[in-house]
Amino acid sequence: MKEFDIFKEISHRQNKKITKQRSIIVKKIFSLHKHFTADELFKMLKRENSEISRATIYRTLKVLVDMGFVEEREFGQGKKYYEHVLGHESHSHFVCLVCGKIIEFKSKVIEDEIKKIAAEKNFKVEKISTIVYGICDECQKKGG
Amino acid sequence: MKEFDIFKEISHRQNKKITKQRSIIVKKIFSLHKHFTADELFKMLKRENSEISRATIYRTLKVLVDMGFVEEREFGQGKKYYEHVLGHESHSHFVCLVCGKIIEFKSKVIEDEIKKIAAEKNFKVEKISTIVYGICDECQKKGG
DNA sequence: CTGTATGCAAATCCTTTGCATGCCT
DNA sequence: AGGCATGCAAAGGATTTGCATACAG
Repeated sequence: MKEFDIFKEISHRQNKKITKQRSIIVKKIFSLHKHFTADELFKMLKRENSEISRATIYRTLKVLVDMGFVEEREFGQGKKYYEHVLGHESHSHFVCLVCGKIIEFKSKVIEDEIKKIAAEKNFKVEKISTIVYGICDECQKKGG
Repeated sequence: MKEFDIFKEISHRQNKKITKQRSIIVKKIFSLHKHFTADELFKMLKRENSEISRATIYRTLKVLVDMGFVEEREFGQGKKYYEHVLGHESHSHFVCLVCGKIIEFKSKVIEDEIKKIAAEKNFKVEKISTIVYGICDECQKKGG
């Protein structure tokens, strides 16, 4: 598993230990292709009989964000969502206010425009977060 | 005060009451031209000898968001920021990761691009939030 | 009057932390 | 062995809520 090797590599370089819990968490995260919260991850692992304490989940998530494996986002509900980054291009999100669905999209036009404006202000861009709130196709049809 | 009249107007239409506390909060909010949290608002009012309970601050802020007077945003610190909307054009934000400064900018290019993509997916846009995290000019210079 | 709004304190949700113990390297 | 990692439970911050009381319309 290539992704896990990268994780080991970086762990060594930052002398972080590769524990049983971290391995389980990292593998799980790389297998997920949607956003999740710390608590959702906790429950998923519990269901699979890998109960890892919430404290460890939170601490590991933080470590993984620092390592650059995982990105943290907020969609306005007062909790943090995570998603793994390896092999994922940077992208933006539509968030449906009715059903909560999150739809990804990407746009070079937006990225370039932001970089242009940032350059004018001499702001060094680290991360761009574009979230569009609204109502998805399905919910519009359902909702009448 | 024109803004306050609009507030009264809408309050009546939605049969919400115009209490002493709400009046103080609304006037304060319209006088602010930066983002603030519920707790910051609570403390500002307290300093001005208008101590209003946190519960009321939170409840009123929610009412004002529903009324469309105030927008709620999260910048990734697990708390909500508010800003009044009247007379403010929709805009995006640069957030400095070092000093926490928030710089506003606006771009029709971004707005149009998002509307275009949303239309393709038949997503009904309610609100766009573009946040660019990075390091501001000043902090780059200070930071060496 | 009648229904909202307020204040208080308690409760909730999400996340972090102190501390003793466990386990990679 | 030595230090980072874990688990637990308690603490923390932000926000919400139940309930009795106060007040606007």
